[in-house]
Amino acid sequence: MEQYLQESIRQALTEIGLNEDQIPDIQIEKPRDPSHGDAATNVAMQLAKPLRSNPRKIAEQLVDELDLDPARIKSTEIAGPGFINFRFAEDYIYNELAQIIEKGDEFGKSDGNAGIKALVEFVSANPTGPLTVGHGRNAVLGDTVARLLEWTGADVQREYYFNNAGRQMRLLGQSVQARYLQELGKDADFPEDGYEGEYITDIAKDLVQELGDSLADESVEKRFKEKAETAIFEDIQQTLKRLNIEMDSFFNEQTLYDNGAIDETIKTFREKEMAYDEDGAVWFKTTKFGKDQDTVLVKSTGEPTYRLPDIAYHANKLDRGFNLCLDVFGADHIDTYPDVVNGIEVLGYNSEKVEVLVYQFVTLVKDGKPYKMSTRKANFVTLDELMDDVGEDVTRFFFLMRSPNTHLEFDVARAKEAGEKNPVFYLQYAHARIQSILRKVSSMADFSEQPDLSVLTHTSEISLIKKLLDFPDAVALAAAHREPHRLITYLNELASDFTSFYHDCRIIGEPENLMHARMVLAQATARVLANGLTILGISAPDRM
RNA sequence: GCGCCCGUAGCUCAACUGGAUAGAGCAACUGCCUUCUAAGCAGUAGGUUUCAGGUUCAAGUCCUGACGGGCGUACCA
Repeated sequence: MEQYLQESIRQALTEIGLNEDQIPDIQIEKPRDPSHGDAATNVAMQLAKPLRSNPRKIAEQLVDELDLDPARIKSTEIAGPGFINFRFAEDYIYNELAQIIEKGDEFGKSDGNAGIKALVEFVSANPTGPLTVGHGRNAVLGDTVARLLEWTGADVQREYYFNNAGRQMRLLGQSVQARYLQELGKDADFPEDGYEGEYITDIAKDLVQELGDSLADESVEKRFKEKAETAIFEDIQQTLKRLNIEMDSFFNEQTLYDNGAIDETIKTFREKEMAYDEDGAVWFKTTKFGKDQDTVLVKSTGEPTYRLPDIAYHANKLDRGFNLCLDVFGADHIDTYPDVVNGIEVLGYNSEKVEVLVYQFVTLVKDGKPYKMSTRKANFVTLDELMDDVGEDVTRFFFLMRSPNTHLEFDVARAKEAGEKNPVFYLQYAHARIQSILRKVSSMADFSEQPDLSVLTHTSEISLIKKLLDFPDAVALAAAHREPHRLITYLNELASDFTSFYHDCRIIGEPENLMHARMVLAQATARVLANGLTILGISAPDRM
């Protein structure tokens, strides 16, 4: 429809005598106020200045020349400062409604991102502890954006990047070792800055159970580290599964050392004179890109900082043929992004394919006060604990309902008591209600014939149908912005429109033709709710 | 100090690429269950969109500055 209007307007403008260069990008928008019609354009106002004319006058000329199919557009009017408002023809609306049933679980899909081969990298937490509420936003956001991309035609791979080497992991191994020795009743110093969580003790206990004291003389923490990594990764995978997230691949940073990518990167940097040695370290000339300081790539100890593998990793992604590499980052990692972009440019890649989705921090509120979480200090709330309390659906919904760009305030107490009042239930309830009606109505008559939808004339019915037809646009918009909360806003409006219909119009007990038409409308609504919830990774129950 | 993000109703937040009268939920108040699920509906009240300028047909949205908050600014990840 949007495309149809754009083309028609373009043609009309040509008739008026404008040439290609003078015609602006024709914007079609849905007016906020329904009395302004179903679609509107501001093109006349945009043209007012270059044509040195009154926008309303331009609009009049344009409308005169406009040749629209009455089967699609019922009326065209000029309003306000020069908006042109269009109203859809009823036949068009009924036809589109029938299409929803026909398309079923495909309805809402579009192809705006067709041809895009996307790698969405998210979670990417190192295996030092269970996933916490802080990781939850990353995980759910990444997975849902991946789903949105899929619904708009992209080919998507979900990847988890991790590093099982380095200081953090060494510390983890030492922590387990200390707990292990303590379990055996031996004297062992717990490392300074070690991981204090109870899960460390659990892992140590497992080791005692399995191997007794055979590791007591083990001088290196390697065994302990490996055991911890395996156990923690199992736990993380389990949590992700519960969250309805399935990774396609796990990428170990170590790969980049083993295949020579790290050395290759440094070599190229040196050749391009973007890296130099000083104080025993290797530096990246980030000042060339406007940063205050150059950045260390390899420490004087010979150990690379995380930026070097980050750059090599992104080059690796692009080598694998992805034309969209979407990274989901918390706000604290935002500074690494420019280095990665600049780094891969140095390596000769097109950095436009790399995109970062930054989300603001989750502020955990406990007892009315902000609560600082730290994996190391073990004062965190795990995702599993959260899901135990409020359920998987609520957990996903909670992380998605706000714009990634704003701080998410997470009041633990409130989330726990969220129960019945939680907004996710509003959507699920609407779906369950419809299913209940459909169960009852299905046996009441023979609905095998095509219904006459034109009996749906009540304002509640018309608004609901129009809202249903917006679904593909809502999905596409959320995908384009990488903002799932836009879809939630839409689904809330849809559920609200359905409930109005539910209260204004009965289905059971009406004459058969009307009952049939309304049944189809209810079916279509359930379909769209279910499809929307599927994108969010949330269940659409038939009963509540 | 410098960089990024944010500031909208009592609270938590929406508002498309700058569009027409800034919207929801929670909390408050008033009604509504002998009819398809009241986890619901209808209504009332609540706003100088932090402040001051600027850009233009049009600014919550863009620009400049101030104030307030978050994050970063490591040879930590």
